[in-house]
Amino acid sequence: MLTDTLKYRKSRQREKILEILRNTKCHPTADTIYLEMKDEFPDLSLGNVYRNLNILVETNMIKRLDFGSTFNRYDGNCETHSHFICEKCGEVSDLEINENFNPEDFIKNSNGKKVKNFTLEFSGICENCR
Amino acid sequence: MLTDTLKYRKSRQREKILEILRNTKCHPTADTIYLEMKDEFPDLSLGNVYRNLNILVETNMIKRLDFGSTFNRYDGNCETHSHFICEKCGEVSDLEINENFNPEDFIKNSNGKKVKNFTLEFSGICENCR
DNA sequence: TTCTATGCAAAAAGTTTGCAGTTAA
DNA sequence: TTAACTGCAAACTTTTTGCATAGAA
Repeated sequence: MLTDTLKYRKSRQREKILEILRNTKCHPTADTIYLEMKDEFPDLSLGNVYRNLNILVETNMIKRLDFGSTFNRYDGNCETHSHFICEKCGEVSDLEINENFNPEDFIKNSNGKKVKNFTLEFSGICENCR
Repeated sequence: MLTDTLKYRKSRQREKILEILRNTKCHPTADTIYLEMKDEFPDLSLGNVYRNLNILVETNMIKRLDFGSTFNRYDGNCETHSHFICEKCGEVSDLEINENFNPEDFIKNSNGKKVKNFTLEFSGICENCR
């Protein structure tokens, strides 16, 4: 857990952020997380949410996603999975893909690049917007 | 070409942006494009580069890419291909994938979502940083 | 002539950072 | 006791926008 890392101490705020991200399937923005925490932490600052999100990304507890140009979203599920973004409402959801799927098999020529990770993202119209 | 669209008139600046994006394999940021155009258009403003990039994205002449959290990059190649981002130097390059590759085949359950597009991105260490 | 394109500058939106006080270990 | 964590506010970066003028059709 967080306490495994030497550099960082425990913080109630950071644990709450992780809990929120672990317990939701949608992929909230920093601001959404901030608003969700305000009840429990009335003095919380948005800057601190960003600071902790960066620490969680750095320690591989969460992933930063990049959808569209507007703002970042965060994901508490670090296992390989894909995302689907609705072109109408902008909602981001998970999409399960087969475990045996390895996109590296489809690379024509890696030209000496060492591939370590991949992300696969889909877009279209979600079930609510059809 | 651009003149096909009804709404927009021809603009030397916009054509230059398109030319730059068509003639490079790296995926420049708005600011990089702006700097590259400064010689030919000394009065050019960065705001106008952004305006034209948005028009080009809207008319499907180029694609907006989203790597990392810092800023957007643009791509003049609208055919299906993948990108590779180096975790060390941050450079973004193209990666060819097989034509018959269709990631939709690997979706477990689309839950009523209508998938229209996908993007596949790889990361790792590039040939120069190994 | 009409309406889009432009440069400029200001504003907006998202994110980071410096500081002084607080808190975990 | 030490160094990380915090709120606050200011700063920073990227992108958008309002306005008056220039330019394409």
